Amino acid sequence: MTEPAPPADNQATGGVRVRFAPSPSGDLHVGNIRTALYAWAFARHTGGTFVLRIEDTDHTRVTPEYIASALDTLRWLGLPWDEGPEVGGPYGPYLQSERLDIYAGWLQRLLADGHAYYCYCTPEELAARREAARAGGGPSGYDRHCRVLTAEQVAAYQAEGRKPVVRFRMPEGSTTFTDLVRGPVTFDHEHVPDFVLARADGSPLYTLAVAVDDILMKITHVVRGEDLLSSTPRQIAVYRAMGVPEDEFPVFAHLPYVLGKDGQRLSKRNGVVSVNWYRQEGFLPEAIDNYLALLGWSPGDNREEFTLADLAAEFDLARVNKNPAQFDVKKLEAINGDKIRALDPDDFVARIIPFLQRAGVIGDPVSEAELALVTAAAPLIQTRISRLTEAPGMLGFLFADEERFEVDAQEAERALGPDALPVLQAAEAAVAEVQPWTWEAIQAALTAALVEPTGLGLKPRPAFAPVRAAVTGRRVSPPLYQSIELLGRERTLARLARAIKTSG
RNA sequence: GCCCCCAUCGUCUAGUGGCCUAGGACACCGCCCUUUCAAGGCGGCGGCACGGGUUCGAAUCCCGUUGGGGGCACCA
Repeated sequence: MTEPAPPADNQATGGVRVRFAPSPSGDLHVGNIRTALYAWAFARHTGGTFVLRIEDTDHTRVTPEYIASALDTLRWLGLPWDEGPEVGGPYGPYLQSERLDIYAGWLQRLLADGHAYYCYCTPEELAARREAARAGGGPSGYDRHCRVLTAEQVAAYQAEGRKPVVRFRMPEGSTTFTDLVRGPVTFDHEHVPDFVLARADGSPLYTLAVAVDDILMKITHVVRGEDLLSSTPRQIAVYRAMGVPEDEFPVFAHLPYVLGKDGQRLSKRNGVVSVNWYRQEGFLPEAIDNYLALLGWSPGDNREEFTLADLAAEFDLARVNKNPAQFDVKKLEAINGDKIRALDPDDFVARIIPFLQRAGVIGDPVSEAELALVTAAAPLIQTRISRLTEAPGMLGFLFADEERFEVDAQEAERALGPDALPVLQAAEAAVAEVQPWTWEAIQAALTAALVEPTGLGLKPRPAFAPVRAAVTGRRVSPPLYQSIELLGRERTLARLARAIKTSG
């Protein structure tokens, strides 16, 4: 006989709403991104909504450039948001700096209801008393000095010109909540201080804004870093003070830390934190997504290859590991190599072009001839590189004109000494004659001239090392015969002739 | 100092009381393939932090110890 009410919004229909709420005070780092990835995957998996909110209440640290960079990074990684900056949504605005009037309203209400109060203590006084409390062995949070002030005391502080902050009046008792990755967690309020909600200038702090926004934006799941675990009872206390029914509280999932190489928190010293750095260094977004997905989560079997679509299908917060994980660039690189090899040939070409341009190997825009050569040469290196930044080094010799072409000095010494002279001369003769100009024919001609007993009768290694050095300028190169085919007879002969001159 | 969280190979992990002689991946080592380097194939090295319980039986449950991490801001 129950008449279902028309759904008012997602939450009323039981829809999941997960938010990623970075405070971009720099480039997004790998820890942030993993949080974003898990939040995104959880939203997709549950058919919910992925909300992006920018926590920029501290305008001294969060700049517009960093915000723009964060949005760009998220999109590059393939993690688009359903609601948030630039795309809008029913609960905007999604930049906290544009929601100041909302926080001011709630601040007044909390003050009026007695859930918050003005505190006139100066930072110096606070620090001194905190020291004393800590030395005495007690909790070192705020000592509630201003909880109860007489009108005279207030007048006296104001006469001194003190500007008060607003503190939350933390109730007695304790808070227990069930964390989706950790299970039940309890905090005694004795260890939850009367935290500051707003600065002396009236601007809101995270503690206020995060609670207000998660409620107003009807967030059902808060996925965030472990560093915020102990601030959870504060958020819950604010929900209660706001008069929010318990069943409308979001549930929390605190992700363990991503640590650096030395097991310490990731920092510039023990690893590279910025995702943009990995982007510059030739890592594929799909590799970063795949690697980060595995850093703290697994599907429960031995599979390690994941696309974002796989993740959306299978990701489950309950399977997230509780213990912190060390970031391992080596494994990222291995996955990156796998992803590079898995690319369609055309896609691979498209991905290496910007790196070739940046290195000056090809022009910007790319000429038709360059594009044709890149397209022909790309398959030769697709299994040979694990970062896109390696492409210029591998292919550069094909594009260098004969004046600019140089043989690596070390390699010249190693492979182009006097011993190389007969080899190079034999190779030159073979290349000059070979017909047709295909790599198979080139292989046959060079083998006949250098390796077979009718030729120089060398072992393959000593036979081809000087030729490779002369033609590609390097010790490590794409396959030699194909390289020669792509280079063309004329340029190959020019390089051999040049090597003959210098090795004499 | 007080509070909270965590603990399987070097690293990421599987494991939810018997399927564990602890499985996979990266890294490392060896072999095969081979014109270099990769890729690929095969093999190897290597771990339940420690001590007590509970149980017929513990990597798995409980307690303690040790170790690591976090919080105790007018940062988030």
